[in-house]
Amino acid sequence: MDDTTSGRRTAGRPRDPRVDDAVAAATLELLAEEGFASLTVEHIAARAGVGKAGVYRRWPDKEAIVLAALSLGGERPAAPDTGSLRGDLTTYLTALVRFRALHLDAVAALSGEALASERIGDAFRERVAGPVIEGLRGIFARAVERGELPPSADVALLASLPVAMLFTRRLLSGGHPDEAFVGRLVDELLVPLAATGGTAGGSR
Amino acid sequence: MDDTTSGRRTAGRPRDPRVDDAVAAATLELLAEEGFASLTVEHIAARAGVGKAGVYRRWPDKEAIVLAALSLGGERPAAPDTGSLRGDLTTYLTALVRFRALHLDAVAALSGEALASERIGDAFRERVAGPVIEGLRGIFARAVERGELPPSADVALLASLPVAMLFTRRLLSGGHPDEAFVGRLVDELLVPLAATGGTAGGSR
DNA sequence: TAGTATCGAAACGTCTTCGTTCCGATATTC
DNA sequence: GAATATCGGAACGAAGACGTTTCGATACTA
Repeated sequence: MDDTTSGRRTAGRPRDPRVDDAVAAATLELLAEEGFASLTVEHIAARAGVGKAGVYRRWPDKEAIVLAALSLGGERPAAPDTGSLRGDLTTYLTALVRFRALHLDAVAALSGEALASERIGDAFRERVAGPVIEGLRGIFARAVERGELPPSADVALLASLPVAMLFTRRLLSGGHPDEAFVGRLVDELLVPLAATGGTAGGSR
Repeated sequence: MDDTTSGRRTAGRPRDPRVDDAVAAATLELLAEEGFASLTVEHIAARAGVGKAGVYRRWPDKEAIVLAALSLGGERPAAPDTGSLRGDLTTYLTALVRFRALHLDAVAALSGEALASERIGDAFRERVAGPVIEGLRGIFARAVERGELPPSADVALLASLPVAMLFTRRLLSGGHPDEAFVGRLVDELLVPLAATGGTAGGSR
């Protein structure tokens, strides 16, 4: 029944892999457009151009569909190494808002459910926010090595800052988390923070 | 029927004002506990110890209930004036996480719906996030007057920073937006930012 | 060719939620 | 006291979503 183990294929028509992608994409789109509360399996199937049976053949319920969709496009942009903190941040965050715009909106719509459902919350942290924050931690860690940031800097807090600002951009101001906003983040918050010794003081 | 105009009261049993408060409180509690997707009018009425008819007598649908609940405890802590930026920020944000913990959780659970529903989004910005950001803008504006912050500082961006970090605290790390976190925000991000000339550079 | 598992589409029963309506009791105006 | 509007509680019908099942057609293995 399950063909994921790359062993011998069983008899019968093989599953169309485009169905998985279409369902995941439709789920992200509908999340971004309507929110989680209005998300129904029928809507997902219709948007994906897929029969409902095809959906339930793969996932047992709506939560599983959403969890799978969170893993779509799971590869985050690789953390670049441009030689400067400002360059790294600009490159990384610009790629994020440019190529993950739909993903950003969808997971922002999911944030409420991530607080209510432990499984969605864990998946959110591990598969969505976690990799992005890890990439940022790497960027700040390299800045420490270069001497652009003191070793006492609270890298964890610094790495969560841009993610928090991007996630709440629409919510707080109604504006888009676009490249112009990334520019403000980098040039008016993150780089100045580093310039002053950042989260230094050596207190922690 | 409606007694809000303080004119002559009509005949019949007057509305119990405790019902309004109980429903609003129950709505916030359930939002924080279960999220918007699981929020039902029956649950709200049961938690409030109120008949469903009493709820529908006041509000036409669930959205109206939520909008009303957002206005509960609408008075944000007043922006203090302790004489220093650090003191102002610590006092204001500590009061926020101490006395508005339930409110913080509830509105975080609503954030997804605020993106999907224009009315909830507007109410969120105008009645919840807006007043807090306004308070913070005042604090930063006074810091500019004192010379603690250059006039070129991007006060709008600075004011949204703590709100974004508090809203996403649970979501990103699973931790609480508590007083210890406020301390980190103030001492490792906001005060250092001001110390370096903050969002200066005079570029904007 | 026979058998099997998928495909999209549609129909199905069940359950939940919505919003309304009734009930007896209570509080207030006239 | 009569009339009225609220109270909490319960029941109701309508609507929608869930998850299953069936259908004919298709694609693959044996």
